[in-house]
Amino acid sequence: MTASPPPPMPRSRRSAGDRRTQLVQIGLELLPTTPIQELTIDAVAARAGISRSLLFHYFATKREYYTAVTRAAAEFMLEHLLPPPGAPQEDQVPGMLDRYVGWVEAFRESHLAFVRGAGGGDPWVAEVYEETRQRLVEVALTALQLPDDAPRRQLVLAWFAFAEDLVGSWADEPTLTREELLALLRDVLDRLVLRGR
Amino acid sequence: MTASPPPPMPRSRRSAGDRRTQLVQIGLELLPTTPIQELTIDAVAARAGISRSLLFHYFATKREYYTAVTRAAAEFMLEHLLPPPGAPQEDQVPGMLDRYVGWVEAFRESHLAFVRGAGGGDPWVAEVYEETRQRLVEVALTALQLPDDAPRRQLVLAWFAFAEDLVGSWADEPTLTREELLALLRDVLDRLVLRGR
DNA sequence: CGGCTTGCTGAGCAACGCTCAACAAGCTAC
DNA sequence: GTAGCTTGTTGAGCGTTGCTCAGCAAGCCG
Repeated sequence: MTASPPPPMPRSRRSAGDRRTQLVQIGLELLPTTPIQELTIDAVAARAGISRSLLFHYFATKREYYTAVTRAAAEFMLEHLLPPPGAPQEDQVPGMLDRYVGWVEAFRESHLAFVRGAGGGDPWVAEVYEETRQRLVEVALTALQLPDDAPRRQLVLAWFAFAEDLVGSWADEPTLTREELLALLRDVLDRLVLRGR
Repeated sequence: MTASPPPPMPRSRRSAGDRRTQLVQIGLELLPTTPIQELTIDAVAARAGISRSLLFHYFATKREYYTAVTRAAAEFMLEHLLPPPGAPQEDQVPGMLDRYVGWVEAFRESHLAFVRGAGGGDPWVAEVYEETRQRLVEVALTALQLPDDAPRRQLVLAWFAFAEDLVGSWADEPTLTREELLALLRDVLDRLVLRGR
């Protein structure tokens, strides 16, 4: 069953950095198919062609490993979403929204795995997820030139939950055109955020 | 550590139904403190004063056990939220919303555990959660006397995500009065749902 | 008392997270 | 070239946990 997929591997020696990134990379590859918590150390090690022990050399605990993987996934997504340096103010939020929808369309399963995994019991993973959301809110509020106070932050965070859910189900069953979806999301955000004005 | 809390128990013999409900009950009690997936069979069995094996007699697998617990939690919440038989049409949605906020205020941790656990990797638990949301949407749409078509359903579901998130963070840090919160939620729902009219 | 159903247990297996002592690949120094 | 150091790497093994199975025993009937 769990036979030897990498048998001809002459078992080379790698630098510490290389191994770490290789292991995280493997985690990212496995993430779409496996709920991150159920990722077994054995499977990852086997796929990397190394012993279980070595993985524990790099990541003291299983949790430490998959939070590293989660963090890498989050970083990857953020890089994709954040507006490019020269983008004009008023295009930043629409741009991010557009790229977000594109992201979900492209990486549907992986993204779901990330979002789902976020809620999934483990506080460390949830924390990474929360950090990501917070950073996105900050960017959005500055782009909209709005003060970053607690009430507005709550609203925008909740709107994120709204957008995440809607885009997710829309990707499954597109009841709107892509443009209608984007317009709807923007509209709801505007109304929410301009409320106290 | 995991010593014997029920030592004077003369280990009585119970009916099948009794045991089942007792075990589910224990699960419900442990749910607020422990992410449901991490609930160990040993702990539950110990708390019930029975052997591991017996638990597997009633629930063939661990998953089967905690989905039963999750389902019980969902049922409990639904009973609390659904409008009483005689409620007038136009009060039903506001009433449910009001009770929902009350629910979160009262059972903050348990509820979070339920919602979080829902996303948490396990498809079976997610399914129970999804069923619950679907039922609530049905009730809401009939109460609002609106047709139950796919687009509207998606919108209301997404609005749920919005409400869940907002009420959750509001309970942590009430930046609005309770009435303002309720009004906001109702207003957003109305605008969303009347969109296509 | 014998026999039946059925709630219940203990021993034990396999998988998995994790530890630890030791090996060996690749480098530098003499 | 070989001695010696660093450090990437491993195998054996322990404790926990999900799960199985053969069999015990509590209550009931004839």
